[in-house]
Amino acid sequence: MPRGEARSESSTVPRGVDVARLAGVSQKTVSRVFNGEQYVSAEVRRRVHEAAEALGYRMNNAARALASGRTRTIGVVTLGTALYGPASLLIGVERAARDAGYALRVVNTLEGDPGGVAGAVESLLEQGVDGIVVSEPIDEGTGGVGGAEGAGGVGGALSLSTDVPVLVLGAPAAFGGPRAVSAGVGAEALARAATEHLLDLGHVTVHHLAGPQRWFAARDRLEGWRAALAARGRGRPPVIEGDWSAASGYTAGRELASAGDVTAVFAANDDMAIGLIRALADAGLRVPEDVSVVGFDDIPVSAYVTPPLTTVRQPFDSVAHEGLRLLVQAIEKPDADPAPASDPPVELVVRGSTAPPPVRKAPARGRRQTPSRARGPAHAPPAEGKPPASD
Amino acid sequence: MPRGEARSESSTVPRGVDVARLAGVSQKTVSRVFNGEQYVSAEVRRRVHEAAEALGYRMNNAARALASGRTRTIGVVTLGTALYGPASLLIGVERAARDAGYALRVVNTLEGDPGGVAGAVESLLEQGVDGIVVSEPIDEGTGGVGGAEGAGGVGGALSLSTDVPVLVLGAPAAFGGPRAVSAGVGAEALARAATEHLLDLGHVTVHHLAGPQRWFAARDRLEGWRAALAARGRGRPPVIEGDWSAASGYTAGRELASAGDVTAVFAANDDMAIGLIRALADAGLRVPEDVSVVGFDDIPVSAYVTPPLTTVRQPFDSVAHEGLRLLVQAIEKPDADPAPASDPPVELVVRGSTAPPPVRKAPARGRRQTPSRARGPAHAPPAEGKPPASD
DNA sequence: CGCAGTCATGACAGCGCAGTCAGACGGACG
DNA sequence: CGTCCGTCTGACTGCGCTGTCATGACTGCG
Repeated sequence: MPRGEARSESSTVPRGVDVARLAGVSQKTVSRVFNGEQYVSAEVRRRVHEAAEALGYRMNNAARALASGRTRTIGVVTLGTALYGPASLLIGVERAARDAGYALRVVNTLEGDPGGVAGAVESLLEQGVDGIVVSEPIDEGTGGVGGAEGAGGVGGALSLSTDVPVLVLGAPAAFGGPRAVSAGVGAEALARAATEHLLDLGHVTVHHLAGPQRWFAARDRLEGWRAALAARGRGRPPVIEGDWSAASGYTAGRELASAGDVTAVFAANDDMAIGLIRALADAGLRVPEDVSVVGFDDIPVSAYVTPPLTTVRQPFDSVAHEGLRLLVQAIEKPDADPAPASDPPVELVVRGSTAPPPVRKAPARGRRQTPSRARGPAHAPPAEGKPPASD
Repeated sequence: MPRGEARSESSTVPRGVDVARLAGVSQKTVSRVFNGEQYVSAEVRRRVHEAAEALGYRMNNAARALASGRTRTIGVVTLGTALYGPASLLIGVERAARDAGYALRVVNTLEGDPGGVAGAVESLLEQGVDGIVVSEPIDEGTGGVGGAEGAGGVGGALSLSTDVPVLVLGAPAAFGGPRAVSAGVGAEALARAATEHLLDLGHVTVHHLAGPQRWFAARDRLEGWRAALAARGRGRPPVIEGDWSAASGYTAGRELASAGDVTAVFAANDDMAIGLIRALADAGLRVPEDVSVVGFDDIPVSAYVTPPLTTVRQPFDSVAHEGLRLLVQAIEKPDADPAPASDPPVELVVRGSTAPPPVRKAPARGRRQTPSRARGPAHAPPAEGKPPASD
């Protein structure tokens, strides 16, 4: 059927010219009004709005994008998981994007997807986006953590053949290519604070239940833990690697329970911490009397599990907003300096899963440290009586 | 600057005609190849692909959408929360959409947003989408549950002035307008199964900790609970309404603990159940010995909290896929019958938070039921020894 | 009063694709 | 041996908007 025939009926979607005709102006003026350009008289503006309302006019975004070369859309690549962290980041990004006048396209990459992040980016570019957010990417080039070394180079850096700006959330900017910007939750500092909290309580050392080392987020936490131990000259126990799930935390907990000399564990997220605590309990170890556990994320239930979980809170929202600000700046004024995001504050939430180590167990190794720098309440209360405000 | 100037350099994005020239064919043929149309010889197809590869050609989606009138994009309206349910649904929808060859646009509506769902839909229509998914909407017209009546009519039905098909997930199809299709997780049946499980264990009645009644999902669960009690002629205790959060579950738990006669509670989600259990424990009540608790969702940690939570699992993934199948059908063949989705199977996960009621407390009311139909292990072990497979 | 500068509007072209149609070619068929 | 049909390809056009430029109307000022 020839193109013009379809709109013989009156039931067709109205276009700009229809509005223009009704308002008695040119189509271009309608465009001006809807783009909020200056140099349109109040009178004309009113007439156009009225006409548009009467017709139920909505601008055709495809045509707009085609003509202007801008889609006003930001693409997000995220791992397809319901994990609290990534989900929270996505929400923050959506909100920030909308505030900045951008719509969102979302592509999930399941771990082990063909093409992975690069493929997802490619599909976004095809869809047409003005900028790309890569949220909590994993390094697709490497396997697990061997024994100790983990935070290596950027294995699977995207050699993005793209001109659109890229924002990397929770991984080095280099991951997103040479001109990418990044914003991080400061996971390393947070992990460090978590570890120091345990050391401050008097624990000789702290075990680490790491996240999957393909995740940069997991590496950062490992690195923070390692740095905290190194700064105090403490021995570094072998790392156990989980997969973020409570189930893997449980498995790790059985292993740790049988090791015998464990008094403090820093888990790379709350889910694993919860599984870990359960395994310890099943093995007859009490938390925090026998073993202290710190989690990571402060998921909503962590204040209510038994015992209430000491954890660190990630500033997802501010990271998303800050990151998007950078991205939008890169889109709209590519020349200006990125002005890197300031590190968000570290927020350690001390609850009932951490306490000083059991007394009978004296430090075995040579260098006996005086836990002099111990700060905060050395004897953390084992449980919070009141729930925190439900923010 | 006049339009043509910008592409004086060689660094411009290649267009279809560039590929065509290089391959020695017409632009139209390039279009044919990239759309997988028939009637293109293998030889030409190969040449086009080679040329495209050489130039790094990517189709311009805006132009494609403009010319064809289809965007191959589905819009999703979702409440901006990191709640497990909505997040899982979103992931399922993305996956299903991608499999069907559609990209996704996402808009969050925070509760209390100006315009709410209707505004979000409007913005999606402006962005240009071929279909819309409204995921777990809330009824913006009503307040909380008064005393008992909750599952009323569809208050805030979208009077969508749209021709694009709408899929409503977790609410009546009517919510999305006259021609909307819907798919549900079968929450009512699940809630019923949860309640029946408790009755089967011998509890005289079951209290309900409801979700916010503006959520259709919460209403369905309330309705299922109510139906289960009604079917057995049991008394219906007053409903407590929470807000999905563990904190609200904690508050409700304190209230319930002071009531004195509570032996079984069905909570509308796992988070609230966890807060509830903690409050009961703080009040000196043991779960499940004194009070049994059933949750809803089967969030990943629920198998690992203390005690492990008996709960019902929602088939998010199959619902998302099934729903999207309907939506895509409505987009691509609007005439065909919707063939409503079959109700997914009910999956009750019995763990350690439920047990028969304490013996000293004989049923007070007249009709004493024999707990004959009690199925499964009447004395569920308080803990699972093994973690479930980490699926 | 004439001219520059500002404001307000319209004419026109073109963004990069897909739809339509016309045509070229080759084999099957009567 | 002409006709018909199925296969393959290209020319042309238009999707609905925005960028550019031209054009008036009006202002202020020398």
